[in-house]
Amino acid sequence: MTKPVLIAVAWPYASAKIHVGNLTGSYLPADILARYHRLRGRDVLMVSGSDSHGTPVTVRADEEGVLPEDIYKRYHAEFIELFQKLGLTYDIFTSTHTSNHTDVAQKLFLALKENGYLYTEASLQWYSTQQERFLPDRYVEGTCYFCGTPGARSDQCDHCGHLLEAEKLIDPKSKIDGSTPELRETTHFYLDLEKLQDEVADFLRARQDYWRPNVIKQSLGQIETEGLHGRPITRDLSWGIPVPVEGWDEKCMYVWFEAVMGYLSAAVEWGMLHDDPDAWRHWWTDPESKSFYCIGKDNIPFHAIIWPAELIGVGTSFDAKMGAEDPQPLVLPYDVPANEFMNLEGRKLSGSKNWAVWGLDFLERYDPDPMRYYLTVNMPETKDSDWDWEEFYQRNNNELVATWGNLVNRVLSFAYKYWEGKVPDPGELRKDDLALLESIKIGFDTVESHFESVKLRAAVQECMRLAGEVNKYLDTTAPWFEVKTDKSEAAKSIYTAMQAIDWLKILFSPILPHTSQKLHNYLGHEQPLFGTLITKQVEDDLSTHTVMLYDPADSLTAEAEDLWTPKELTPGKAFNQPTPLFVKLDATIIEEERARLGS
RNA sequence: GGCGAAGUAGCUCAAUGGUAGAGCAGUGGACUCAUAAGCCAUUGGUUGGCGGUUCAAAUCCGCCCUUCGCCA
Repeated sequence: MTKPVLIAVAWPYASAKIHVGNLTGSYLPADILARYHRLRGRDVLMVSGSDSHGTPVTVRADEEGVLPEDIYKRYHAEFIELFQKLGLTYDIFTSTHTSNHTDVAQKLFLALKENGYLYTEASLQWYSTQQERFLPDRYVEGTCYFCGTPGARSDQCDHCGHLLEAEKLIDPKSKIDGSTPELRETTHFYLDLEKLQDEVADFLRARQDYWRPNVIKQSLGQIETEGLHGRPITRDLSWGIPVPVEGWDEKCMYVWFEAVMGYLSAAVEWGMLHDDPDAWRHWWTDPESKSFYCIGKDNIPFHAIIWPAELIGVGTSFDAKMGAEDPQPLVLPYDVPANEFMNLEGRKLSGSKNWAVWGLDFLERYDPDPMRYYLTVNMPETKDSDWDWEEFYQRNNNELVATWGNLVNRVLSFAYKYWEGKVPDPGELRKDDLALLESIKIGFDTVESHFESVKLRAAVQECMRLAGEVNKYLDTTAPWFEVKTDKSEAAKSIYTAMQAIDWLKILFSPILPHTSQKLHNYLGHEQPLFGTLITKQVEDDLSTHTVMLYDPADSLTAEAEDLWTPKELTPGKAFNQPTPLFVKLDATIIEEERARLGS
């Protein structure tokens, strides 16, 4: 049995399109990690789905006069289209609006309740007498009691940035019909974080040596300086997971409390869809299982404090409710490599102002790998980064095209021309040949350590540096000169370069899977590196939902073999005439793309 | 307001107390297999500011400025 690796990816809110900031923040790094671990022959399960509940979805539904379910399904379908085109290998991308997720979330809720980590408390909330319902904070606007600006939401004033106490808002009005709401008392469940705080702190201390500073300081640091306080986990809403307690059927679980449970429920659903209902335990109860949570920095407290607290509080009770004879506790996060944010042309991304590069729109005009490359080399791992169209253009042309793509093209086309489409037989390799191959072999170890510690930017830079080494090597040996004087010498140079390229293909493949596959085919390998993404309609008691699944099919990574190893290229092996891996861009795209922004 | 992260060459980033480096851009050169790509050489820095600790500070400490996130 190989090692289980769970890649848990942030759940996109099904109420807005996905832009490059979302992609580089969590979805892309997750896929790169997943593909790397697949190459290592590990049992990878990459899970996520659409966060279909919560007020952003209902707000949009109310605006458009449609059902929340319609909103979620529209965006859910778009997400899947984007992920297929960009090649994000989710083993399952599902939704929180399923019977399965409802069941898992309710079991977790009840487990926490039975274990004594939930309590109830009354508070005041805005109530609409017109609509006979409580209004979420985002539904109420009024005048800010700090700066006097009208149009402030009841939880926050966008003008002065203060968070507001709802009951102090001046002249509150419902956003739905303009009526004046009144304050009414309501009772909610709270997660007792004070009771869980010591165990959460122990969990964090065990990981503080390798977690990113922002993540550990914001979680462990907060516990040590301020401590944790109970947080409400239910709301007066009808769109969500019903609270599984008698007399509470009017209320739902708070979306931040429930959505993180999707990492578990999606694994359960994956097992059911693969006729192996116990499969989830491989990733969730095996102490050897390593779980990586790929999220943006806005989500750090939920993943580094609250979700671990939920998992600790649940103990063995969830596994027991799932029918285990010898129930086990659930596996806590191994790493939470949260990314910072990406800006655009020096300004904050803003969907409503169209200050964004949208994923699907980008792929109308460009290939997926240039986007994956630019977002990786510019990934906001330690601080906010910036998408700049000129830099995208430069890096595409100078690095992807000139350094890597051109290397492949110059070597393969030369080899094809002089050795009739067969890998040349080098005989005994020279000192320089062996030295180059040795440096790429070392590259396997270096890039491995970067991937293992989730330093993706360092990984891609090292790959590109190694491609540069091969270019230097070619300039030294000059096979175009050797071939005129002694073809057997040229055969050594070209074989060595082809061997290096075949290895670099593997190193690049988690980041540039489409072009690595293309190169893989050029080099005459039949079996694909990775599997494919398929969709499936699933019907349950709640409704019908689309899931996207990763199908390893007959790919190399389907076999539990470690492919992260320099495998010998067979002399005499047939290969194909290459075409350029990457498209060289014209400088006019810079201004064209900038002109699209902000309208 | 509290907490956290970040601020280093024109741009993107390295450098965890020991001579501030790399890539790109710029400049000069030789080559031609290749998408005029690749290779060699080279210009460029008061490490956001002020103060402190130290034989030695980008790095440790204090205060301040700017940007982003979380929380009240």
